[in-house]
Order: sequence, then structure tokens, then C-alpha cells
Amino acid sequence: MNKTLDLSIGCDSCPIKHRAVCARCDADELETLEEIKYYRSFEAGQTLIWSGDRMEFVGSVVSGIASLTQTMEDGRTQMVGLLLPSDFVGRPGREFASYDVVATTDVVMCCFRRKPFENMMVETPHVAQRLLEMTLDELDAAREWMLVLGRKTAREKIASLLSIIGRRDASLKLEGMVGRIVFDLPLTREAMADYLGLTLETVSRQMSALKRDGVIELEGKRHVTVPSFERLMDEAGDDADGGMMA
Amino acid sequence: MNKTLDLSIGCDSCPIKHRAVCARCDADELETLEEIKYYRSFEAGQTLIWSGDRMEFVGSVVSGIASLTQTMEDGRTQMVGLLLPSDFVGRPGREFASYDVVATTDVVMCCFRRKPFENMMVETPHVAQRLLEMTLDELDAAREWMLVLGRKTAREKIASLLSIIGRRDASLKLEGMVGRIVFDLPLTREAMADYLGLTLETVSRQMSALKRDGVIELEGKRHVTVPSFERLMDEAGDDADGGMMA
DNA sequence: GCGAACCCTTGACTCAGATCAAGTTCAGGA
DNA sequence: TCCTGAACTTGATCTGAGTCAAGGGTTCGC
Repeated sequence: MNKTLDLSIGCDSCPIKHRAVCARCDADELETLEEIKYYRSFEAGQTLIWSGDRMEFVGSVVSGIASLTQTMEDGRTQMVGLLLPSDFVGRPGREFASYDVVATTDVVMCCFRRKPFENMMVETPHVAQRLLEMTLDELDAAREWMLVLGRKTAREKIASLLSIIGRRDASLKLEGMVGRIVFDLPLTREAMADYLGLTLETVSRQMSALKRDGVIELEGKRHVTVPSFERLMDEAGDDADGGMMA
Repeated sequence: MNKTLDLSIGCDSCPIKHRAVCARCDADELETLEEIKYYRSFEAGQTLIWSGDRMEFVGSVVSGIASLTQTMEDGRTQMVGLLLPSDFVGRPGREFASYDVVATTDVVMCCFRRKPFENMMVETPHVAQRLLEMTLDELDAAREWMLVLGRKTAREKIASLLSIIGRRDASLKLEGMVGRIVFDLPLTREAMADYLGLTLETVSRQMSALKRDGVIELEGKRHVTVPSFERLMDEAGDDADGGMMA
């Protein structure tokens, strides 16, 4: 794990797709970041950040899955973002967290102290530029998800989620997104339900239905094989070209 | 209507809350913007921009209401953003539109040719900073709305929408957000349904129910009086402090 | 090996919101 | 003034997903 990858900072040749910032391999900046960098580990189920907390750090996920969630007083919860390795956490310029950040699996975060990170940002416009770009991507993803939550059936919701996770997972290994893909679901049925605005029973039933209908194959509860990605996209109600979640 | 307000650009004393950019009253920038500025009018129902179109301009809504919508092949549509006067349209750095922009009422837009606007942005870091801030606000609003779409009942959804529109409308006139507020709904029942992930019949029924229960008063179909904003917030399922839609 | 704690599945029943089908209201035009 | 059409309301019925309940499979610690 070299420095570039480790920091989730990289130039275009970086193997991680969603970089926190693109420092264009500028050595000075990397050194500056080294000084304010530290790691933290979290256990599955732990809340990394509570909504309303003062943010001490920004950073990116090194390994594991975290999620942004909102909870109503009566306990209804909605996941509003999924944080996979290399995803960025935190809002430069915002002192307080807007959402709970929860570790869905064990998580290792690469953190930067917020204040110095923000200072660096102000001095390096292309970093601010990159952050704007990332934020726009997140916004597109959020809006794409609004269609899923507002208008899709339970079956379509499940297929949409599987296609996102499958695409994301597979894109690290494969070129193109056609034919057969295989991946492990990093979410419990309950977490899937919270993301999709469903109950865990409905998620379970629809997973069984997709299996019965040959859209997916399941080995154990988490290991998923999609024989035809096109078929899955079709079940998700998306156009074949697949504009889902950047 | 002075230049500052007209452009939806302003310093902190600007009466419009959601400014396109904060030029800090810098005269040079205002002049630059004047040169690339033009107005366009659109009729209710007209699509300003089709998803996938090349964006010729960015700009802000001067009057009227527009909406960002997504449509599935079978016609199901979901509104993913509401554009009220002074809201910004367009993504600097993105050449193609991701969503349809539809005029919900007659709309006047104040447009800036995209390329020169982007050039100006690159040269003026604080404008880029302001755009990042705006985008983060939009992202928060989108995520807030994901909770509404995923977890709220029809009645709560309607109350949430009314509280957003009421807050927005009233905030231009009042200090604080307590007690009685009065406003005109700028949306048809169908547009409300598309925003809330409901059918127009359900919207109509729930509006009637809220009226019957004294949460709102209706004069005609669009003129709404909310006797107690706190009560409305309560119906929306939000905490009294009201973190809804920035 | 056994119990406990999770995570997941499945069945039976319920219900909120969708669908289908009439009406009503109201503004604008002939 | 009446006609027309768009926007809206209301009723009857249906249905997809929620709720409640029971049970299976794994993993972990004792």
C-alpha cells in the first residue's frame, strides 16, 4: 500500500476510482497531508460520528463499509449514503455533522484534522475544484436514489441496489459491465432495508423471488452471482446504458 | 430591482437568501457578468432543459417555479429538486444536463453563458467556494428528502412539503418561523405528487384530511393558511427545531 | 456439545396508498 | 351566458408492502 493509495489521494493512474482529492502527485501537498494524518478503526455497528457532533476530521474510508443515516424520533431510519472504500467523509467548511455515520462492517478510516485540511484546501484551488466535483457526484447519486425511493417497486429497489454494489465492486476488477458478475453483499438485510425504504422481511422475500426467477444466484446469504447484468438492470427499471449512481 | 438582486448575486445584506454566487459586491465581477448575461422566459409546462442536453447556460430563477425531474420509460416520474426564485440552475464543469428542468409555472431565468461563466469561476476562488457551499446545501436538501421519500407516511409527506414551501415563502417576509403563516401553493396536486412519490388522489385526500383536522386552512385550492407552524412541523414528523431543507 | 445471539426466511393477515371511476369547481373563450 | 377543459375531490375497490409470528441456520463462548 503506497502513500498515494493509502491516502486515497492519487493522480489519474491511481487504482482507486473515487479519490478524496487529486493532488496531481504534488510532493509538497502530500508531505503537508502526512503531518495531519492519522488512522482510526471502528467496529461493526459503532457510530463514527453522531449527527450534530463537531467534526474533528475529514477523511476517507480505507476498508469496510460505513453509511450515512438519519433517524426519526420514533426510530424509523433511512440510510442516505453508502460509504465504500475510498469514499470521502466530511464537509470542508462545515463544523457540525448533519447525519450519523455508522460502521456497517469493521471500518478503517484515514483521517485528516479538519482545520489544517481546510487551510490546505483554501491554498490549493485545484483541491477545492476536485471537492466540488465530488460533491456534484454525490448530489447526482442522491437524486438518482430519490427516484428509487419515490417510484420503484420493492423488486426494482432490490435490483437497483444490487446493480450499484455489483457495478462498484466489479468495476475495480473488470472492464465493461456486461454479462456475469460475482460479489459479496456487504450489507445485512436490515441495512439493505434501511437504504431502500423497505422492511427487512420484504428485502428477504424479494431476494428469494429474484433467486427463484434466476435473476441472481445465492451461495449462503451474502455471496451473489448475477448471470446477466443486463437482466438485472432491466429488473431495476433502468435504461440499459445505466446512469445509476456515479 | 437593482443589479445585485437582479443577478441573484449579493453580499450578506442581499435580501435574497439563496444567492447564485457571492461576489462580495466586487464591481469588476458584476461588470464581467453583465456582459454574458441574458434573460429567457418560459411558459408553464415547458421543458427548459432536457436530460442529456448540452448546457448552454447556467443561471438563476428570477420568478416562477421550475423543477428537476426524472422520468422512467414507463412514465413514472420523480421530482428531485424544486427551483424557487433565486435558486441556481446548472452545474459548472458539467457539459450535459442530468435531469429535465421543467417550468411548473411561467418562469423567467437570468442566464449566463456557461463557458465564460466557468472561466470567471476559475479566476475567482471565492466564487468556486460559494458554489461548493451551495452544492453542499443542495446535497443536504436531497438527503433530507430521501428520508421523506423512504420513511414518511403520505400525511407526513404532505406536511413536510407544506412546511418547506411555507418556510421558504414566509422567510422572505418574516423573522422567525413561529405561529401563523400564509402562502400560495405554487404546485398542482400532480406536481406535489411527483415530488412526494405519491399519486395525485392521495395528495388530494391528505390535503382534505389536514384541512378537516385543522392543521391547515384552504381558501380555494391553492391559498394556504397554517394556524400553527409548530403543529405542522409536528405532523411532518420533524423535530421542532426544524432541520428541513436548508 | 449446548445455549444464546444474530441473521435470515417464510407464512398469515392487515392496511396504507394505488387504481379505477364518477363527479365538482372554476377560469377562460365563444 | 353557456361551453370546455384543466384542476381537483371523493368513493369503491384492489394490492403491494408492512406487521406479527414462528422457525431455521451459523457462529461464538462456555
